[in-house]
Amino acid sequence: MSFSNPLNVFPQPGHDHDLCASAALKIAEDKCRLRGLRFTPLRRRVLEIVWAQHGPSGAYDILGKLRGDKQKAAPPTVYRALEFLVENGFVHKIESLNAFVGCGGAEQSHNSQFLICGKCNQIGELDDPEISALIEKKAKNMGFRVDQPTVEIMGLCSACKIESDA
Amino acid sequence: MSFSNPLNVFPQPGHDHDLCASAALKIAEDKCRLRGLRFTPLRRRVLEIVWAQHGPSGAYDILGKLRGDKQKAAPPTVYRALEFLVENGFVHKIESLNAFVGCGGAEQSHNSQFLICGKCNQIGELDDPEISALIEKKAKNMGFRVDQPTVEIMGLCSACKIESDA
DNA sequence: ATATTTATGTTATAATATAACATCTTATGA
DNA sequence: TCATAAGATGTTATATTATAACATAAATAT
Repeated sequence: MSFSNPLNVFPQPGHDHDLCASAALKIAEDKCRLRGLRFTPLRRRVLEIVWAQHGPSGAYDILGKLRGDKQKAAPPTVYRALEFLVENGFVHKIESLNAFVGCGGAEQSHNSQFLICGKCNQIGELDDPEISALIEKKAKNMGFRVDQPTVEIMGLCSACKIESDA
Repeated sequence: MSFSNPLNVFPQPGHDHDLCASAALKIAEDKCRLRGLRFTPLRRRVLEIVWAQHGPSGAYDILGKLRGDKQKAAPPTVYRALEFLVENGFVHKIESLNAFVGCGGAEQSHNSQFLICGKCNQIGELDDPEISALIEKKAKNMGFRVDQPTVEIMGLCSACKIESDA
C-alpha cells in the first residue's frame, strides 16, 4: 500500500532520511530481482545519490558525485543509469527543473503529482488518483487520449510557510 | 470570455489557422497598449513565429526563422522576447518539451493545462478551473501552498486517434 | 536637450542531453 | 566449457537549450 509508505508524502523536517533512502534502495533491489532486471553497482549508486536528498538532482550533480567516488564517469554513464531507473519507476524526471528525484512509491506505474517547494527545494509526491481521474475525464471530453500526464506544482511547503510567517 | 475563443481548445484539422494567429496578435497588441507595454517589432515577430503553428517552437527554431528574415539575431534576442511574451501571458513554455506555444486565451493569469498530441505534434489548452481547483485543494490538504501548477498531458488527439484506427 | 530607462546587439560560455562506436561483462545455448 | 549473443559501460565528440556580461541604440521622462 502506497499510503503507508512515508516516502510518499511531503518530507517533514527531522524525519529519518536514512530510512527513506535505504527503503527505496531495498525496494529497487527487490523489484529488479523479481523482474529479472540487473540492478548493477552503477545503477544502485546513482539511485543512492538521487536518494541522498528529497530535492531534485541534476544529471551533472550526479555525475560530479560519481566522480567524487573516483568512479570513471561521463554524461552518458549518468543518463543511461537514469534512463533505467526512470523506465522502471525508481526515479522520476521533474520536467520543469530538468532534474531527477527518487520515486517514493517506486511503483511501475502510478499517478504522480509533484509538490515542489521553492524555498527548501524539497519535493513531495501526491500520487492522487482523483487528480489523475479528473485530468483523464476532462481530456476525454475533448476526445483526447491521455498517455502520460505531467503534474508539477511549484509552491511553498507547510514547514516553509510556518517559517516565513515567523 | 475565454470559452468563446476558438483558440482555447484543441486545434481541429482544417480550421482557419490564419485567424488564430491574427487574433492572437491583435489581442497581444491591444493588451500591450492597455497595459503600457512595448509591443516592439521584434516581440511581435517572435509571437508571429510562435503562432505560425499550434505546435511547440523551440527557441532555436525561432532564432532560425528570425535569421531567415535577415534580422540580426542571437540566442538572447529570442530568449528575451520569449521572456516578455511569457511574462505577459501571450506565450506559454511547455516544460516537458523545452519549447514554447502561443497562449490561446492570452489572459494574464489562468488555469492552463496542455494537451500535447504525440502524433500530430499539436497542442491544445484545456484551461479547466476544476482541475486547478482540485490540485489546489489536494495540495492544501498537505499544507502546501500552490504558486504555479504545471500540467502537461501527453497523448493522442481526437483527429489522430481516428486516423490511427482507420 | 539631456538624463534615464528600456530594449536590443554581441560575444562568450554554461547547463543539459545524445550520437556513435569501442570494450567489457553477463547470460545462454551448443 | 567455450562460443556467442545480449546487455551494460567506457569514451569521444557534439548537439541542444539557456544565460551572463557588457556595449549600443531607442524610447520615455525630466
